[in-house]
Amino acid sequence: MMKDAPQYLLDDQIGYLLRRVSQRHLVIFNEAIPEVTTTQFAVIARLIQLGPLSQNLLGRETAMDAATIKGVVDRLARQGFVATTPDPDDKRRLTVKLTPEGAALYAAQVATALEISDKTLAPLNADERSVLIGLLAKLT
Amino acid sequence: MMKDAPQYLLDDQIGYLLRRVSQRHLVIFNEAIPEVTTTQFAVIARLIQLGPLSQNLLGRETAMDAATIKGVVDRLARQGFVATTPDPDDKRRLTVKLTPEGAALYAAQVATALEISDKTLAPLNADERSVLIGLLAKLT
DNA sequence: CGATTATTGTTTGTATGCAAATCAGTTTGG
DNA sequence: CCAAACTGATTTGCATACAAACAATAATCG
Repeated sequence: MMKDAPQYLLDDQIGYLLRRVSQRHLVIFNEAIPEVTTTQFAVIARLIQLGPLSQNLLGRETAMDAATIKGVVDRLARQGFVATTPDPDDKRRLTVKLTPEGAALYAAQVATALEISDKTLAPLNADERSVLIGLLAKLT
Repeated sequence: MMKDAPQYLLDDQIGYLLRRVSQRHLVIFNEAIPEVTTTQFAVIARLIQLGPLSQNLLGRETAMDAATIKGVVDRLARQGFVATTPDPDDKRRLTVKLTPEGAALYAAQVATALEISDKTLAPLNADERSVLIGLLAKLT
């Protein structure tokens, strides 16, 4: 007996849904905070939270590989939001820290960042939002 | 009276969670189906579902803008999975269709694609999976 | 009909994101 | 101690992803 052809509905696949929801979130973010990107803001938020970090560690703390975090840090440095200094204790390391401008951007935009998350989740009620965040956290 | 500083926990933000879950999904996909990427497979799946489409329409049906779908179609064509032909009825249009090789790839890998979705959702039970898919669908 | 508008496809520029290779510097185990 | 293993940073190459500008064609409407 033949097996039935497996049902593959693109619109129900987790990967496709993740891509589409991410796209919508990026649009909302870019409209609200055009100065930096989502990944750049994530880096700034981590530096606020953890203080200066080596570039590689900063990448691990923001889920970016070494090549990606380098590009993000370079662009943030070019905009003046972070500065890098060589680590005297370990000559391989590059310490990344926020500049006053970077800290000011965070202070000015953190409330907006929360509104962005809120707007992204707008189609859901409070219970649904908690459930979604909890389920996504289990998948990381 | 001052407002409290707003709580911004990067790890609880929908955008950051979406990025991290997407990353994990991409790793699972690339290990299971190295021949094509997630977006390339989405294009193939849509062409199986809908038949030949103009390049722009194909982009809309797979949530890619005109510049992105062009690159994806070019790479799929280079690998021999799709072919493009000018539309005689509308000289602006480029019709994209699957080649036999593209259809064969889909047939050979569609079961694997379902296993990829399954593996991505592995930390969740059946009820949680349905809930997550339903909530994400509301956010697209 | 003909000017305006809209659509399709292309190109360029910028920004992730990962793999792989390389180099410099650090740590570790025999 | 010192060779081997590891870590940090960089570079290159490839693949999305979007914005903006453009050319060619099609559709619409006065």
